[in-house]
Amino acid sequence: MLDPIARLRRFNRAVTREVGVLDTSFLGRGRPLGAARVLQLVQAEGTDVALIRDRLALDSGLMSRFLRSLEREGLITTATDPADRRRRIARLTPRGQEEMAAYDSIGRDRAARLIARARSRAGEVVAAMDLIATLLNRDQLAIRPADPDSPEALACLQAYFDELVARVPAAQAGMFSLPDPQSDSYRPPKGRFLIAWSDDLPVGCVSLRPLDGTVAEVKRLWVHDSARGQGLARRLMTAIEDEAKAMGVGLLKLDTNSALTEALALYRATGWTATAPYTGTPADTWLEKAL
Amino acid sequence: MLDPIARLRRFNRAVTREVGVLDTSFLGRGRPLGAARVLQLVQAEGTDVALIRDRLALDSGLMSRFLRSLEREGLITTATDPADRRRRIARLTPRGQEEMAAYDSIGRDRAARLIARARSRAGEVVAAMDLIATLLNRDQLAIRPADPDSPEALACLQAYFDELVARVPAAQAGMFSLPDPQSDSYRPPKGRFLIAWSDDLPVGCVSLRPLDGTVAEVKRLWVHDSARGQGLARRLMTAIEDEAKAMGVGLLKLDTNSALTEALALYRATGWTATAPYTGTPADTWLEKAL
DNA sequence: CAAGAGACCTGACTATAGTCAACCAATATG
DNA sequence: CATATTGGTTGACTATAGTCAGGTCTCTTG
Repeated sequence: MLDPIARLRRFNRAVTREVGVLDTSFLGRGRPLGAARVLQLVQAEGTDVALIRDRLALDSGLMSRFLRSLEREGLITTATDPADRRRRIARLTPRGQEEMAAYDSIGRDRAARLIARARSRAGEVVAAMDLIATLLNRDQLAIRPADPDSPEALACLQAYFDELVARVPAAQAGMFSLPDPQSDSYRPPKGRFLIAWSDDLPVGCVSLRPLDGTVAEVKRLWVHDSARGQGLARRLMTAIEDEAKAMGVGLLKLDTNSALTEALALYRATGWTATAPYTGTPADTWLEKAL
Repeated sequence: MLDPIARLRRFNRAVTREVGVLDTSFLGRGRPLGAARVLQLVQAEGTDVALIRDRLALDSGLMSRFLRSLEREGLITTATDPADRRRRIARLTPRGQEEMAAYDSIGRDRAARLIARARSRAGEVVAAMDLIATLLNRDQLAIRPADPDSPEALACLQAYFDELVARVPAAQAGMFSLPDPQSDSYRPPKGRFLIAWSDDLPVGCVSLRPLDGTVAEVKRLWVHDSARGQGLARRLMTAIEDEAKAMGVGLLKLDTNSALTEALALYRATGWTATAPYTGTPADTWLEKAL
């Protein structure tokens, strides 16, 4: 019972039972699990039905039935997507939002109990869950443009800065600041901010801002710890280079620090070459790439 | 989407889907999931039915039905437990063993695929699964006597030695050896070897061997990384002290090293006091406790 | 040794998940 | 512009999980 297979099986058993317990506690709200799972993915602002179906890996007939039953309960409304009138968008009603809040509090209780059990190791447990969930969700990983002021973008940046401080000797905590909400440097049409999503957790980002003329700068390439070692940084760089190309940028630059060895190796491997310094500390390496 | 609750929920989603995929791949063997789950817990040597029911958290009626259906298929046989004739013991038939091997290979495939995805981080992923499974199984944790030569006991000892080498400066890799299979020091009636089980993973051990007269020595207190921080070491010590008491031991001794700070803190907190040195390197601290 | 409790079995039942095929409407494609 | 594809809906169906009560042994306990 010491090989990885047996341990994976043990993990499956534990988690299957846990999911069962979760089911029955959710069932306390008088709604079958399938419908409850769907409900929890419907957002107040409206969520694409296909997206939910995809995430839960549901049959389209079954999905449709869940939606009807939630509609009958008055928790959601569905409407056709104006952009593509085959698609449907589900939206929470006020009653649905109340119901969601109730589920949220059940989930909060369970999470709190689990975290309490983990005691001093709560952080480790959350990291372990992130790692496994990211691994299992790998096929669903999606890179999408985001607003540089969205909470998720700011969280990515904060994580990025924290890592710089931890890894780059020359970097100090006060050295970095979140972007000015007024600034449009990282926003189309001048710039870009891309986030990589694993389900609803942002696990990576990269951004682009204009320098002058057709020269732009790639900044803030970051990958969440749970998603490292799977080529995400490369995918992010490819994505941002494609964006730059589409915007008509002719030359990309970036600055980095030699302590960030994996990043540096990636740049070298993808055609970036040395260029003249154009920024100061904590950068100590400057690269460019013609598109 | 950055708080622990949302992340727990994401984890649940990912894992529920994964379990679903596992289900359907197991269903390929033409047997409903419930029965397959039961079958996988039946061992060739025979397993207590109540134990299986407990691990899977099944209703007794449902469990009974699964057993009947597996019996009809000729995969298992059940017999009453001679020790308590209310209980039943399920045993794999040769055909059942073949079937198990088939499940094993499905599991092996899936595990291999998952590990392959994790690439360089396979070890981390397994550790993460252990941590979560141990946490979820916490209520089922059981301390049971074991044979000191069983593979599980040897694995515990190896892990224990590895940790000593890693943490105690004075300890060298060649310094420790697995117990002589002939020796009866750690076996009743003279000694004891206890293992703490989380499902079928050994997550801790402790042992007792006679010194002279009514003096005995506690040795090899070890807790798996995934089970630390939850008071298991204390439970193991209590268990071994109870065993010693029941055996008529009047005084316990142990040796340890001051680098093992948590262990030392535990001993101090549970009534152990300094005693004269009675062993050599790598020990540097000697304690005793009257029972 | 009687009473109660525990482990298991069986029958009867319900609820839920999931499948499949036929169908409609909108969009993409050669 | 005909045709294929996609997203979704509905009805009919099956399989499975799970619940509950009543029953039979067997063991434990006062």
